[in-house]
Amino acid sequence: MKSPSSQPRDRGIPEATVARLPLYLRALHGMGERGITTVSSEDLAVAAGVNSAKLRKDLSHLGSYGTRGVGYDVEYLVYQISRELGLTQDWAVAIVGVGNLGRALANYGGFVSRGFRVAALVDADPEVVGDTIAGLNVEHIDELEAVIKRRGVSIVVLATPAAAAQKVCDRVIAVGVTSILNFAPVVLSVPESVDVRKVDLSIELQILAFHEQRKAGGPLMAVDGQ
Amino acid sequence: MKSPSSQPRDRGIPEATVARLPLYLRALHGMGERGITTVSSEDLAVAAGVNSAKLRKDLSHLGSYGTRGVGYDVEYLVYQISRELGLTQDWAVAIVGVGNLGRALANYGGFVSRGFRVAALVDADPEVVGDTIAGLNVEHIDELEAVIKRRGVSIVVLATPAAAAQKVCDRVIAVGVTSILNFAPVVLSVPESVDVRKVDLSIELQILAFHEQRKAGGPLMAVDGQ
DNA sequence: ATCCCTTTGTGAACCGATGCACAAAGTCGG
DNA sequence: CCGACTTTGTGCATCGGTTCACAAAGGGAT
Ligand SMILES: NC(=O)c1ccc[n+]([C@@H]2O[C@H](COP(=O)([O-])OP(=O)(O)OC[C@H]3O[C@@H](n4cnc5c(N)ncnc54)[C@H](O)[C@@H]3O)[C@@H](O)[C@H]2O)c1
Ligand SMILES: NC(=O)c1ccc[n+]([C@@H]2O[C@H](COP(=O)([O-])OP(=O)(O)OC[C@H]3O[C@@H](n4cnc5c(N)ncnc54)[C@H](O)[C@@H]3O)[C@@H](O)[C@H]2O)c1
Repeated sequence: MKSPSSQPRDRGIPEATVARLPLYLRALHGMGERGITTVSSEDLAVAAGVNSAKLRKDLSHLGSYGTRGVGYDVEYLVYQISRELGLTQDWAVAIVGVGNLGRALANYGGFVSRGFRVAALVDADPEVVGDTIAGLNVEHIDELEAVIKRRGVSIVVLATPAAAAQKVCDRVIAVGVTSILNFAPVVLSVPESVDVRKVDLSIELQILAFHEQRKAGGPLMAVDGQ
Repeated sequence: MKSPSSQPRDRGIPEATVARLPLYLRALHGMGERGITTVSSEDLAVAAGVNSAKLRKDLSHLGSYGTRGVGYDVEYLVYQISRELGLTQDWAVAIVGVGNLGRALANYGGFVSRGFRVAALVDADPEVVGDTIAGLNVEHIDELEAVIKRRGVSIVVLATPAAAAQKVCDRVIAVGVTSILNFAPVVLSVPESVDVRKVDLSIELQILAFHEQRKAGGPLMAVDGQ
């Protein structure tokens, strides 16, 4: 049953909007630090690099938090967006695969700043297991399930080689994890109920190369006949 | 007779398609290595994690390279996609900011595997400048313009702190770079003609948190009135 | 050569997202 | 208290992208 009248805000926020909320949040934090207390949709849109109509429509999905003729209260909007994104609680993140990338992630401060806490590091290599990285002990992959339960991990970051990713993925899902951030260049197969987001550097570069080639070749490029 | 005019393929490939081509390419490489010579849209779609109608429409933008009743020739399709993406030439990439992340990227093998070559590392920290990382000498940021020209860099990866990103960005654009991959959590301001792609880990986590919260709270969650 | 079977390539309906443009809502100065 | 001004919130047209569904193309068997 829907309860259209009783809820102040729409429960179905478009995916595209969700993806932009963190952007607004970042811009708002910057403004808050610079002492700005109120901001118009136009100014915030510029700071976030989007169109102001889009920004207003995005915010309207959360509720009606602006004041016409004035704009939005920075602090209040930060709170509303944070709450909507679930950043008022903190999330325990496990990083599986503590190689080049996993280490960089573990040492990254920007994580913690927004309600995310690296709660566990897990690796298969006996050389690495037992090391302390970013103040955390690296645990053995055999302990994966135990560690996830013990630390209350709800988001898993996969930074293992591609070949190991699916297996690790299956295991964490089996113990109830439903949110995965995957850096390995493989298509993970997961149940409908699990969210996977992927970051693939190589794909980003290939997209850049495509456009770069267009620019370089441009209208004058001799397109080889075959 | 395939190409009656000299332009066999459509020059306007949808952005969404471009973003998926690398995915197909990866799946095709895997198949090639496993000795598969021919693949149907259905099988390739499964391997790439997309819908087969979408895959066929995507490929149709490059030309008509399939055989009805049979499928696509793996090797030939790899070649066509590679060419379309501009991967038949190799691209010199510079990494600016050789900290946690920059180092991980520099040491990453997956770069080279697809026509990308890390041609330069640049940093501002005197501690780091002069070090050899992944076989490359780290150069000083003062040399940025000279290095980019000398090495023929056409793609720049930004892995500096957020505060330094815009300045570096302006400088590389000034010497003709038009493709940038940005890891710093800032909105870069660039001319129309420059392509910027961003990778923001923190945003990915926030999106996961949003959905995680929904799942956890689910239909039973007591939505607090405020 | 003909028929049957498989699979492509694509027209058309559909869907979500974008951006314009403006009425409604609120502020602020007088 | 009023009227001018600012800025929000949204209806609506539009657009790019997805999906369905099928005619046309080609291969292989007989
Ligand atoms: N480094 C980068 O810049 C980069 C960029 C894009 C993608 N990636 C991808 O990220 C992943 C990690 O890259 P990397 O450069 O850190 O590689 P890496 O080899 O340095 O690290 C991989 C780590 O995973 C561990 N591991 C292997 N099998 C495991 C298992 N079954 N369970 C747990 N841990 C296991 C290894 O011991 C190692 O420590 C790879 O899939 C890579 O393709 C890396
Ligand atoms: N490490 C991660 O996992 C991670 C994840 C997401 C985003 N990021 C972002 O990536 C960027 C780099 O992160 P990091 O963890 O490697 O930081 P880091 O501090 O380890 O490295 C930054 C490097 O940039 C160099 N630098 C500073 N100013 C410079 C300048 N003007 N020109 C050239 N080099 C300069 C520093 O000397 C340092 O070596 C940051 O913006 C960070 O927010 C990092």
